[in-house]
Amino acid sequence: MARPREFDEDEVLQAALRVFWEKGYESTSLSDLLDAMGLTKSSLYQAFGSKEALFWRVVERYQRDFLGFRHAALAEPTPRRIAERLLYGMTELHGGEMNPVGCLELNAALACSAETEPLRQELVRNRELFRLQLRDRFEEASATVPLPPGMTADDAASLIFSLIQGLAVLAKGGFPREAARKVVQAALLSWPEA
Amino acid sequence: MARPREFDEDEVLQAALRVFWEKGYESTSLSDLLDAMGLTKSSLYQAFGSKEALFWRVVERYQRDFLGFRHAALAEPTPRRIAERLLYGMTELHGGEMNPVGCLELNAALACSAETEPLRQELVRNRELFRLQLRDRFEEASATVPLPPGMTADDAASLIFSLIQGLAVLAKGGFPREAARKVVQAALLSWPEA
DNA sequence: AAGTTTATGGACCGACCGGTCTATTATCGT
DNA sequence: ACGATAATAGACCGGTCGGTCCATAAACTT
Repeated sequence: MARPREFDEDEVLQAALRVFWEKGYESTSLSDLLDAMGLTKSSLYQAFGSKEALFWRVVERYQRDFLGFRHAALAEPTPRRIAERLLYGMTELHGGEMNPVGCLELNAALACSAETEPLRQELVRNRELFRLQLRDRFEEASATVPLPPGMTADDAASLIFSLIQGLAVLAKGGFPREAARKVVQAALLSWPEA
Repeated sequence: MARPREFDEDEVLQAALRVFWEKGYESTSLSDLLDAMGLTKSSLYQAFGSKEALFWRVVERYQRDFLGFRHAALAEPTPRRIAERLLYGMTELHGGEMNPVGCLELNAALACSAETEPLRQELVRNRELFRLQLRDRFEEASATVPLPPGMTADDAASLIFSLIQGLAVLAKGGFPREAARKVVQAALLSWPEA
């Protein structure tokens, strides 16, 4: 052991998270990060290795700190309540006064340059994984209260998923939270209540 | 009049459109455009003024050539048919074998760097304008066949709108067209038929 | 054919990109 | 007190960005 860090890893990661959330991956430059984190280039590279490695650390945190509610949502007993909790959770996430607008993963996943392709694909893969989880839960939960008539679990999962992404896009465009809530409510009108 | 253009403006615009569609605004570099359009920098700047000016010309074309179906959709007589035609039109647009995936305007509107803010806001404004048109048409058309019970025209417009954006995001991630069609079908299950 | 006007090729610009490298500084164990 | 070790500051790298400029080339008018 020798000279200790002059910064708190948690703090600087949180700062980096905000920047990536606001600006996406590509549009966030090293100096953006350096300013926000209060580090020099050397320290950043010493501690995190590269911009991309830092980004994945940030994604990890994002999922833990901001997407955690998804697990709670999946644990709900009926399809409607699962969907409700997911969608309302998203509206809270997007419009939060303390948070940047939109969704960090979406922001990054839609940036489309050649060199970030692998990164994009990884994020898409994550998303698809969650969609499959959702489908399976709908399948199970539809034993208690059915899905809207005519809708398979797969359809339902894709639909909810599509709405989640759509709401993130609208949020990024300044769509007010209250309006987003009404969208959720409208979307679930035909979903049987417990 | 003097020396005439050596290129066809329509052709090069179409080439530029494809590039912007694939890569978004920011991620498209001058040399990407130059390669695709077969022009030199001088010709491009002489003819179009700047990258941003060129982009707006491209957006214009995009709306004319690829978003034209929206007007036909709005002319449908019932809410359900309006929504159907809009949503199915989008799935065709996104998955078209000849077209890049996703939506040109969405790709550009989600890029989030400081210097392209004004551009983003303009695209968001366009989107909101269309949402309002849709709302008004739902209002009118609900006199013939009602909206799903409990849904206002504004709710319905926002919901459809949200789905449109969501489908574009999924398409960009490689979501298959057939699956997208099923999402549309599921979304409209509770919408009264003519 | 001369002169005017426009389009083209390509060198050039400063700014910024992500990333590396070296020299220095600070703190540990001994 | 004195290495050993790790973190810092900051110069430096080649490459790319969007954009400008000037000299040349080509087609119009007269």
